[in-house]
Amino acid sequence: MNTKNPTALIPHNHASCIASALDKAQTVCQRNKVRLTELRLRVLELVWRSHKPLGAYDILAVLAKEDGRNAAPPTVYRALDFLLEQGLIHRIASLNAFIGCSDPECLHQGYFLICNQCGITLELHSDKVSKSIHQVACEYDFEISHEMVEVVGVCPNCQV
Amino acid sequence: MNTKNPTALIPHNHASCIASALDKAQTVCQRNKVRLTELRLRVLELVWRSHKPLGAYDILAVLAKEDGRNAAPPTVYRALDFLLEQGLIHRIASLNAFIGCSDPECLHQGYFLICNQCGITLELHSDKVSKSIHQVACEYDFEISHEMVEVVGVCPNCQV
DNA sequence: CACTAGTATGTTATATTATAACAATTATGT
DNA sequence: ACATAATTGTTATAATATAACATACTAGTG
Ligand SMILES: [Zn+2]
Ligand SMILES: [Zn+2]
Ligand SMILES: [Zn+2]
Ligand SMILES: [Zn+2]
Repeated sequence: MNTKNPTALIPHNHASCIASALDKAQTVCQRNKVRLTELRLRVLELVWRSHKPLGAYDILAVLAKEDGRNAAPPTVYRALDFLLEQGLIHRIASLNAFIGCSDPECLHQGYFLICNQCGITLELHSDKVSKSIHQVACEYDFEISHEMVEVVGVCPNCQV
Repeated sequence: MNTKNPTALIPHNHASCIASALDKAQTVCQRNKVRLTELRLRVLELVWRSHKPLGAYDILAVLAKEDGRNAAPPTVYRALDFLLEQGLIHRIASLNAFIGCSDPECLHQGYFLICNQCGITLELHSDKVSKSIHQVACEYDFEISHEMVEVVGVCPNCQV
């Protein structure tokens, strides 16, 4: 069992995760000629606070508490929509929550491993999963536009 | 491209889909020693009305309109929870909706192909998808408890 | 049968997630 | 400065889901 040790699962300098994510976001937005405003950057930063998916209303609460910014839901959802469009975050449908994309510079589908104990969520880029899904879709003559793969379980850190 | 033609995608006697589903449900509930009450059976029937996922509040509306049963949300959600537990339906997380399970007699994960034009949703049982997911989870030493695979696209009927 | 414990449903209220519609503000190019 | 488009603010509401407690039904026991 060739265990991989993704950053999210081991102690690490998370400040550099955040810094790197914000940096990549600047690059992506410049390339896409869209504006990464202060609000959008801040929301992205909040999403990146941990390797766990974060809900829109959690973001709203932090904005209120830490920024004194009494934003209404549309403010946050619009920022999230923007970040989703630019591929900077992914939405985890089964949790109604959002997580930073680990590789926003190339657009992709995210496959996720979600720990139901600690909440830490890994984003995978598995050719095998992708190929098997496309192959079966092809058998049914189905034209894929979007794939959602969310695998819930227990991460190595949380196993007894 | 060896196109499969699942029942849901071709004209068919849907009444027999429903009858068969309700019949299997009886079997499953007897085996599991749980009670398939009138309400639960009715909700299952409504979920099976089409091969498209159905929302809880849609069910509520039909119960009100056709059965004169002014049920409140908990009534429907409890029935749905029961049906989920018995493996008689699946929840489609990306749509907040429910669909009848095509093979409830053996417990399983459902993988879904969802047409974003007509809404028709196919349940797959693909060993390849399953194996690729389990393999990648194993690489990360992740213990899977539940997999969600929801593939959105255009079904053959809806392709131009 | 009467009693009881467990299961199921009814009912009211509320929590959580998300969007519509329109107003005000800010950035951008000329 | 001006016109335009993009962004954010604001208010209201839609859509999905659950908590908490009351009532009714079921199945077994004595
Ligand atoms: Zn980190
Ligand atoms: Zn990603
Ligand atoms: Zn049918
Ligand atoms: Zn199924």
